[in-house]
Amino acid sequence: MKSEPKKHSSDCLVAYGIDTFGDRWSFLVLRDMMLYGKCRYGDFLASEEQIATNILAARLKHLESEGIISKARDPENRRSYIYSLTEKGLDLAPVLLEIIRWSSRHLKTNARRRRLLARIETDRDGVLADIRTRTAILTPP
Amino acid sequence: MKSEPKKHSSDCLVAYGIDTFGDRWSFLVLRDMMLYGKCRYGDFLASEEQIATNILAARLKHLESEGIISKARDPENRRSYIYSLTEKGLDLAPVLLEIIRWSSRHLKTNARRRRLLARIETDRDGVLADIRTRTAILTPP
DNA sequence: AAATTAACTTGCAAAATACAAGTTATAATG
DNA sequence: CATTATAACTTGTATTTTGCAAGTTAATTT
Repeated sequence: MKSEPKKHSSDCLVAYGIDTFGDRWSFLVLRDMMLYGKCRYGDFLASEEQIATNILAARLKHLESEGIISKARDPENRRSYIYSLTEKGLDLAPVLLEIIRWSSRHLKTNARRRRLLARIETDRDGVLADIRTRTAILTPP
Repeated sequence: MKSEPKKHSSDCLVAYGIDTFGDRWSFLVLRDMMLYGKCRYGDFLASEEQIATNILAARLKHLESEGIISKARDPENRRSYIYSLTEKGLDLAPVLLEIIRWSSRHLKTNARRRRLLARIETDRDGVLADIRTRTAILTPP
């Protein structure tokens, strides 16, 4: 079920991005898809940030209406759906990586974070390729 | 007046970024500073997205408490203040540029947008340098 | 001295979010 | 094959956040 894309508040490229993918919960869903390879409603619900089910449903609908994700029946389980990133959604990977680089530099480090940052710095193209092929880059926490 | 940084909701680098600078209004203020060289309360209020004055005050306080911007009296006009990006805030420039690149690819183009994108693609380091030296990259719309 | 400007604060209505419970369609189990 | 369980939601309502209008304070300008 794909609703109308919302009208945007200004003519600015930055505002367009923010209106499209930039709210907290939308972006955490995208993180789940890109970093952890998640693709199911229940997987998103299970993330540590504890999104409410009605909000998750609304965000998935919004992202779909903006053409960032798409929804398809799971051929192996007809009560499940598989969400995946469209080209437009995959193109957001560089934004995600820059956010991770920024946070890495400004948040106290730990081994897991150091490994992720090291991989982004030394093998950025490999990371981007993994996102495109839906290969999980991290195991969920 | 610098309040306490808020506690963050999860251990994730992406969530840290989003909690720190990722809400709609905060990021638009950062855009105003980085792209247009704005530095005054009244300039932020005048942006085309029409932020409410109480929300702007709250966001500036938040960004300051997170160490992304700093506030100083204007030596030339004692009823005014000058907000500026800290190192931590300047480090967000790559995130901004990736958002602009993404939007450029997915929003119908116009001359102004083409020029901005072209500059980012051919002179990224120059753009980043301009942001660090508080040189406006665009004139406000 | 009076009017104006810059940067806010306050009060309240409207909208968005969070929480709990309920619904529907499929699939697995005894 | 009837019952229970699972996956993906929807609905109702309390709480929180946002948006709008008006007011305050301190420093200029006229």
